[in-house]
Amino acid sequence: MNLYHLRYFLSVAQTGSFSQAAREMHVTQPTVSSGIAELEKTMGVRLFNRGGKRVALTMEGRTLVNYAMQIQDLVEEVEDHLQRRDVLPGEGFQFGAIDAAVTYLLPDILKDYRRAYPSVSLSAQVAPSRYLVDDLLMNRSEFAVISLPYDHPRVETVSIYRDSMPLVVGASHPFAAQKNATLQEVVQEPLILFHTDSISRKIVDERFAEAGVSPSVVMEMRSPEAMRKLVEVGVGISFLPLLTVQESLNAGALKVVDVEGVAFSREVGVAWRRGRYFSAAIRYLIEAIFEAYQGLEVWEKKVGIAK
Amino acid sequence: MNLYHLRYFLSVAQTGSFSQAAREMHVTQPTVSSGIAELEKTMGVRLFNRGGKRVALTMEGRTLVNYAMQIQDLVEEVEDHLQRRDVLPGEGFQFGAIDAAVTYLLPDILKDYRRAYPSVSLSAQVAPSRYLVDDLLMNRSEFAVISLPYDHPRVETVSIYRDSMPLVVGASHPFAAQKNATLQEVVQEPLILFHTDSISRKIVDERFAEAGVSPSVVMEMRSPEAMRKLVEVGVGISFLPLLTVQESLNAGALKVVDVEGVAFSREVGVAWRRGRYFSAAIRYLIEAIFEAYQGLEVWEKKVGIAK
DNA sequence: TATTATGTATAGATAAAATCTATGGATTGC
DNA sequence: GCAATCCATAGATTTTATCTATACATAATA
Repeated sequence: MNLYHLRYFLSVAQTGSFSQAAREMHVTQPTVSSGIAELEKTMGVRLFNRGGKRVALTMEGRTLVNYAMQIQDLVEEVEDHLQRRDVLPGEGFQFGAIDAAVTYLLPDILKDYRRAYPSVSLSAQVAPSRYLVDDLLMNRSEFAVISLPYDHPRVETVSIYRDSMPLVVGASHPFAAQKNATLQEVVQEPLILFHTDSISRKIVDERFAEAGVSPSVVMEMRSPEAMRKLVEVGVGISFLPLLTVQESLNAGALKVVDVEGVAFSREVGVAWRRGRYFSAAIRYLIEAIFEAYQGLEVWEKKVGIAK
Repeated sequence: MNLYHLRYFLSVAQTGSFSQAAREMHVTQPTVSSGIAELEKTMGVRLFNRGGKRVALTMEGRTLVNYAMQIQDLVEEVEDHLQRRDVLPGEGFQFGAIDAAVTYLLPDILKDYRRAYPSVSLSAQVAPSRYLVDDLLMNRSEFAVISLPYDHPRVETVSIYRDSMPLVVGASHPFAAQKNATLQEVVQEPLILFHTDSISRKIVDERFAEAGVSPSVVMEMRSPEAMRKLVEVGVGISFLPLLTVQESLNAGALKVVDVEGVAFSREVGVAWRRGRYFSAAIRYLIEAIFEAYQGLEVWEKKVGIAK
């Protein structure tokens, strides 16, 4: 059963004539004849009674008209939808993001996005970068906002935000008064650091190794929010992204302490599986992120403006 | 857009693999590849993200899955319906019948038919044979129960019933007492005859012409029921089919009068356009008619048992 | 009743497409 | 790294769709 033949069939049913249908469909009359014949053969029934100036539908023909029209409608509808890049209500996609991104970088963007694509359901997977990249590689999420740098042959990244990662201490900690400290002093203190999985931890570890010192790590975790809380109550001190601690600094619950010769920072960026295709609804969100922060030009160069 | 390609597409969507889909569809993997590629080209969107062990649907792909499944369902449903010769609720057909047939020959058959095909809506066109044959030739009705003989190169007929057409008079008519009359006597009387269109009239006219007499026709009409009434009240006398007058005879409102040398009769039969195809639901009704009266063998010989 | 116009069916040639085989490049998992 | 698996592509082949030409049937016309 061929969709063209179905179209011929409907035209014959409507006009009552093979010849006229052929003219309407811009094909020759034998084409229509054989199309109908093929339908009749595969269905095993006669669709028209020939003879006379006009052909007439059989009962089976009338049944087929009923279905053929529905099928045609569906085909037209889906072509229309896809070509206009409409999204079906209920359709959606999944993306990944690290905690700081969903909490501090993305909320406004997501709010705007709901206005642009109200029918798209978004599903954000929040996890450390490493896991988010796994999802990317397995095609389980479309893109991810992760910590950079992240080096993988099949993942491309573009930075959107550079975030300093200062030493923060609770308001009642001795360091809080003195405004700055040396690296030697820091490694004496109980440190709360990101889990060794994490990119931010890697940045810190490398610097310590360079300086030939080894910190006394009292706790390792993956949640910056939890770390912030622990530092506030004085369990330890930590290097935390400014994004995470800004509110606590404003409120006076935490203090930033300069450390000589140390200026940690980590970058946040968008990552995606190399060579992947982005649906319009997804691309819109990604580009909104780049526009709100930075990286649009790099992105466009990497992905190509067209398509 | 090809229905096979849609099937490949759904299989890939389900299995997450071009190769596996190919195995399920019993084609080679490049066939699936090019099928998907063709869909993507005509739709202008990517349907899958490749790379990795499994391919993943894009948003557009998910939209298409939605539609493709509906289309597949419709196709399967209509194939199923047509192959099983089911009739859609509301479907129906039209047939023609002369007055006497719908009134006296068909009621029981139609009642049974409704049991066999409750969802088929029947439309009976009641008119004189001549008009019914026009409908047959124009493919406006599927078959007709008409008066015979009817000679036309494109119409086939099979007799189902032979009906005598005696002279009937009102109970108070002089002939009523004498039980028989001569043709000479008859032509003196005011005659009510069928319209010259009619086959029954033709039968009568031919006999009169043979005998070299010309009747005094006071009224010509197409409705045998009306004629019966007129004869009952004494407006004239008439040759009417026994079917039409049987009840009046039983009630004593009419009397049959034998006419020497005259034994009119007309046959009732089923007529159809030569070479036409009969849907199962229609064929069932026609054969019920033949079974109830006669003609099944002749019909089967003319139409062919198979198909 | 012949004639003309119109309609569908069919045969053979041609064009288009779908599919296959063979193979290359890429990725995953061991 | 190596082997296995996967998708893409090229070229050959087969199948399908379509076209041209024509035969045959029917309906309208003269």
